[in-house]
Amino acid sequence: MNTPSSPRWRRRKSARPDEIRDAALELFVERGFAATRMDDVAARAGVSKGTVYLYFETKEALLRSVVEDLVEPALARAESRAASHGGSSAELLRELIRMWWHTVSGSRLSGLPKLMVSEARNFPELARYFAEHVVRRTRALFEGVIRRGVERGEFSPRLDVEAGARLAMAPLVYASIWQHSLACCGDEDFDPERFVTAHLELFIAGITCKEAK
Amino acid sequence: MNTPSSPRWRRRKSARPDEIRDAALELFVERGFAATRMDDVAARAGVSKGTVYLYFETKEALLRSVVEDLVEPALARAESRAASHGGSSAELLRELIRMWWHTVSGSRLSGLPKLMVSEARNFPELARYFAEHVVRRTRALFEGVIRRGVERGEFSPRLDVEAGARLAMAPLVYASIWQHSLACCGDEDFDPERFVTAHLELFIAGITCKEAK
Amino acid sequence: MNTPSSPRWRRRKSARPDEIRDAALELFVERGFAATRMDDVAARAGVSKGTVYLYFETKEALLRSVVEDLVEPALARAESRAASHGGSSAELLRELIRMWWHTVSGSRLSGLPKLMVSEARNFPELARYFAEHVVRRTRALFEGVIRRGVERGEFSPRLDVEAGARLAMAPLVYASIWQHSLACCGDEDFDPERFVTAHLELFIAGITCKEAK
Amino acid sequence: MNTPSSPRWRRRKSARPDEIRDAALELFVERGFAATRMDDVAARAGVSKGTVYLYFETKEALLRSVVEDLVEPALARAESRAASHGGSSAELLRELIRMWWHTVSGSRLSGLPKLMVSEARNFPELARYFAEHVVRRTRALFEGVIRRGVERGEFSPRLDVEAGARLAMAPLVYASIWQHSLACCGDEDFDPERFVTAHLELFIAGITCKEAK
DNA sequence: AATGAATGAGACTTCATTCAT
DNA sequence: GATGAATGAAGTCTCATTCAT
Repeated sequence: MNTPSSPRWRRRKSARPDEIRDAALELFVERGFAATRMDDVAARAGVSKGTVYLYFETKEALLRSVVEDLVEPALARAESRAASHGGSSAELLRELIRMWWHTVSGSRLSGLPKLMVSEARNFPELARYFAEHVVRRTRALFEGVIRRGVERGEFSPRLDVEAGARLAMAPLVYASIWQHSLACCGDEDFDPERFVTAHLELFIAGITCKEAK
Repeated sequence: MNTPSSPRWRRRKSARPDEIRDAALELFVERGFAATRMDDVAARAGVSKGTVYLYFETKEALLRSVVEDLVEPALARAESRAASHGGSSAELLRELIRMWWHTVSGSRLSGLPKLMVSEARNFPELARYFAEHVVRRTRALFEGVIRRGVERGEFSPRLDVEAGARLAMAPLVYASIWQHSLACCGDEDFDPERFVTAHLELFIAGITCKEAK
Repeated sequence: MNTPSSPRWRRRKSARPDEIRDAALELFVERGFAATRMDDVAARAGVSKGTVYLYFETKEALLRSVVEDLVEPALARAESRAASHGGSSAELLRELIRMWWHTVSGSRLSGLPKLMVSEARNFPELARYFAEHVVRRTRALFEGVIRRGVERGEFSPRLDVEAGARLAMAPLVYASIWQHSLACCGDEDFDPERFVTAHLELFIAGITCKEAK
Repeated sequence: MNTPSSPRWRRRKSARPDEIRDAALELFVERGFAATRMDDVAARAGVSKGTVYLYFETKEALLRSVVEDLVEPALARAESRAASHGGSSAELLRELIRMWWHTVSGSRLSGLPKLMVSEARNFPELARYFAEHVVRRTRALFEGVIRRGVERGEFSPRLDVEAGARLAMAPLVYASIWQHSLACCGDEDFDPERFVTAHLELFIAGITCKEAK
């Protein structure tokens, strides 16, 4: 009876939690946690109010699941791809920035930075998780490349590696956040592609430039 | 203003709205608009719940007042100070970045970017106001300096002026936001002074560097 | 009944309702009707939630069935046993009290008094059923013995027969109720055997005592 | 302004919690805790839903307050009155039983035994409180009188003091419970006065009777 | 001007009941 | 017969807002 050949039913069943997570992510990013009603999450996921509670014990548990379960696989993929690159340090850095941007910008994850920034103080445990599992790990990737560049003499020897890694990412994070907030209401001129490209060039110019000061 | 003929209670009376605004700003930044209760605002301002409604019609009106009434005077001051500077374009830019940071970082305003990013989608009118009165005007200051530098041949002629202005500000905005979110919970290593200083040097190196690419 | 021609699954099938009733009785007695969830009944009966509804139309119907279907056979048995006793009225009364206690105390029925007391006001129809089919019939047994004792001069002639019957039973009912409530939480010293025995002796002493007042 | 001479307002304000407690007690006794809705409590107390939560943090806290705050003063009064009696032990016991009955039967407290019996298993902490502060203390009063009677030779020397005290109270407790349950629905013949009087006579006859067995 | 008790709409959550498999 | 995912009415509790004092 319950053969794997009855796919519609089976797939729907196991897909439910994902559909709910996706709906919740969209709404949490758009409105914030407190301003999102569980009814809206249910409606956007196409289920009834009660169904959400079949899969997630509380609204807060739903938030945790949204953050933790979406982030891990994406990050693991990114790290493995990052490890497989060769070339000059500048080239590598360029790749890393482009990869970050293309991985995050169009995907469901693009709203996570805004969400975490908005809710960090209200959910410190979750913020800690995010800081350690996402922020730190991502920064480690950038620090690795920058340190290599400094050690090989490709980048300025006076470069502060940690601050440099943060600075490489800051405009990317800023762009993600901006796209989900003011770029929707008021700053529609913001062109993230152009912004990220300019950052890429300017940042690499800055860290490779030998003449400066 | 503070003539001896205005007794203490009269001064207190007119100070009430400001005290409430300050309390509201702190809480809105920390918890977000929806998660902040009017009771908490009143308690932090040291007044009773009803008093808040003497000065602000609704919770949303309080938010609007927080944003609009705090921003205008600070920005006007900044613009006049910016206009009075001389020196090379790099020097001017350095000044501008430092000024932004020192004006914003320690003041009550430092939380505004986080607040606006979090609430923009829920209050599009307010976001539009903020984008036009704060973001655009501030960026105009940076664009002015950068355009001058390009025109005078001090900065790379291939520099995208608008993107450049955004990039000059992005790490500053990022630092403000970070300080009120993840730097409190999980990313305590973040050192904004060091970060902003590194940005200053790297950014100016990038835009003045003639050899790049 | 248990002919070899009734295969195991057939017996199980007809046993289901009883298993559910037993589970429901336990939980209704322990937690009360409103605080008991159908899920818990199903879980304790070892069936799925839906199965309960195969046999009982609603939660209230399950309650009715628990009370009505458990009580009738037990009571019929008791009446027939009571009728077959001989001896002095005191002896008979002693027997009746002991029988009541031993029939009720260890059995599934021991919780019924607590259940009915708790739910009588919420289910007046059921309470009426219980009062007429259980309380009144049981009391009639006691009244019969006591009236016989008074008529034969074995008991005090001034004895109020109806009140006497109620008083013979009151400590028994009290003990049943207590065992399922406060004797579980707070009054663990309560020793029902000792209590019932003391009642037996004292009550018979009271009604047979000629010297009193 | 807030002189004690504006009594209506002041009295109402401080009377609110008591009015709510009384309403809650009535409903909890009648329907049980789980089947009582906070809206109903509010309606019966003549206030709005939210007002109940001004004075009681949760529904459970309201239950605790109902039990703990109503019981203590009544019990203290009873103990002091009990201490001031003289006369023979039988007379004293008679007084105690009558006092218990008249204190409890007509008052707001008369439903407490039913409430506690019904909810003990769901609120073990509360049950423990009730068992220790009410049941044990009340029984101690009875044990004192009975022990005195045995020691003075007024009561049968073979009397089990603890069981005797419980037996003195059991019909009283039973009558309280019955009045709030089956005496309302099905056993309307129950006449508590007659029942308690019969108990009084029979119990004293039993314990003073020298001839028995 | 200031208070804080009171309100009630609305949010989160539970659970009796249904029904496709 | 049996299951358990799904539903949505209904309950608990919160909080923006009002208003008598």
